[in-house]
Amino acid sequence: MCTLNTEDKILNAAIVLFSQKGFTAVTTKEIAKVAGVSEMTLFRHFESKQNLFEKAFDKFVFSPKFLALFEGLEWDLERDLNKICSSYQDILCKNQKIILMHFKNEELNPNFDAALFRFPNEFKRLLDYYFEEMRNRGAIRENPETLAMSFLATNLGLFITSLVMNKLTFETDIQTCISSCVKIFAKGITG
Amino acid sequence: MCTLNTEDKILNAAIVLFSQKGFTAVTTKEIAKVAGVSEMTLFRHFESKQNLFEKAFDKFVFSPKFLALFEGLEWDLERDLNKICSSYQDILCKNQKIILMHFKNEELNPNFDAALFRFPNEFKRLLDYYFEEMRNRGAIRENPETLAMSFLATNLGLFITSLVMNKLTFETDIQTCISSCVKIFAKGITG
DNA sequence: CTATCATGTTAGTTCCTACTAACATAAGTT
DNA sequence: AACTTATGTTAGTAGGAACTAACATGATAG
Repeated sequence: MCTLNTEDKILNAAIVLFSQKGFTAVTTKEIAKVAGVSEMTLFRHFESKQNLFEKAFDKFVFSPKFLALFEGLEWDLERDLNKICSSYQDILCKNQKIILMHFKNEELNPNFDAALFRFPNEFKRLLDYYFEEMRNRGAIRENPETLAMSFLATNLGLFITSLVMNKLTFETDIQTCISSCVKIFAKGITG
Repeated sequence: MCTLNTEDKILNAAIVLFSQKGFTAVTTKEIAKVAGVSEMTLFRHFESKQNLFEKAFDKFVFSPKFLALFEGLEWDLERDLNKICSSYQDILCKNQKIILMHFKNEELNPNFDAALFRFPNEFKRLLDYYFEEMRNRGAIRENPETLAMSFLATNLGLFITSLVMNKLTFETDIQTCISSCVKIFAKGITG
């Protein structure tokens, strides 16, 4: 049933555990156990815990094509923002583990910061462009950069909310929340 | 210059380090050094690292009076939401360290979950009430609970944004972003 | 002055963790 | 059959971290 090769099994186990507990709190023995291999095999393949961490990071770090998010737009605020937001949520969600892993190991690997913060930065710049264009078209009047940042913040909020959803006693599901937020946002900036 | 008593010095150092690195990654020696005391003194006062962690949590956990946020409302959407949002941001900001500390030690202390998740839950319930009342007054039409959740998500997003602000290459400051978000939200749900 | 108290210092114990060496095994290849 | 390759097992080392015991010191209170 499990046809993964050894390295993948280890990398998968590593990313799961690192994202749950952070680098220091996870032991190589634990990773090996979850991966279903012996600890020795882990070291044979990855030499050190640090190296395993980096390999796991490299393997799972996302390289989304942000530009693709901004193709096929209809220049209808709510529709466009809905599409953009859903795609961004999807990217964040797919990379949940690596984001959490990074967050729990902050000062451990400052060199990874750049890799991860490239994305909100890039996303923001494309949003800038979108809102700028929308203002040129007369759909909105506010400062495009402020709008871009507000929309980014909203997106991060939705992501965090979906992460902690199970800890909260809410009835509304996240999808409803996402469309609600986008709808409100689109309506709120129109005119 | 530093008139803090020993226990406070240690607790302060502990919360800072735990929030930066998480429980496991911090050593008692490190805490003692930052506190400016000997490691022995730390153990004399707190007996164990675990106990120190719990004492730090207890000392710094916030007990905001959420009801106070909802007093003196003017039943003007933008004004009220601005006030509510600012206060909530303030609470989150003041308790940044303990939130981060908790986040980085997730499965280490599930018993603390309840303590921390009480707040978004409570905040959400009061928002429910506010939007319900606003609907009764005819100011809004949407489902109050969905609105409450959307507004909570927006608030969390603003908080996260302010946390990672220094890692992002944005020009807009967080205050502008907050008022922009609230303004958009208020306008977006009116009618 | 003396007793007390909080703190520092030093040395040490115990345990855990990253990591290694050496040998065993089992499957596949030639 | 002999060899290779990937893995497991067992035992072990080295270092670090939590935590302790015993003694030293310096300030304060009576």
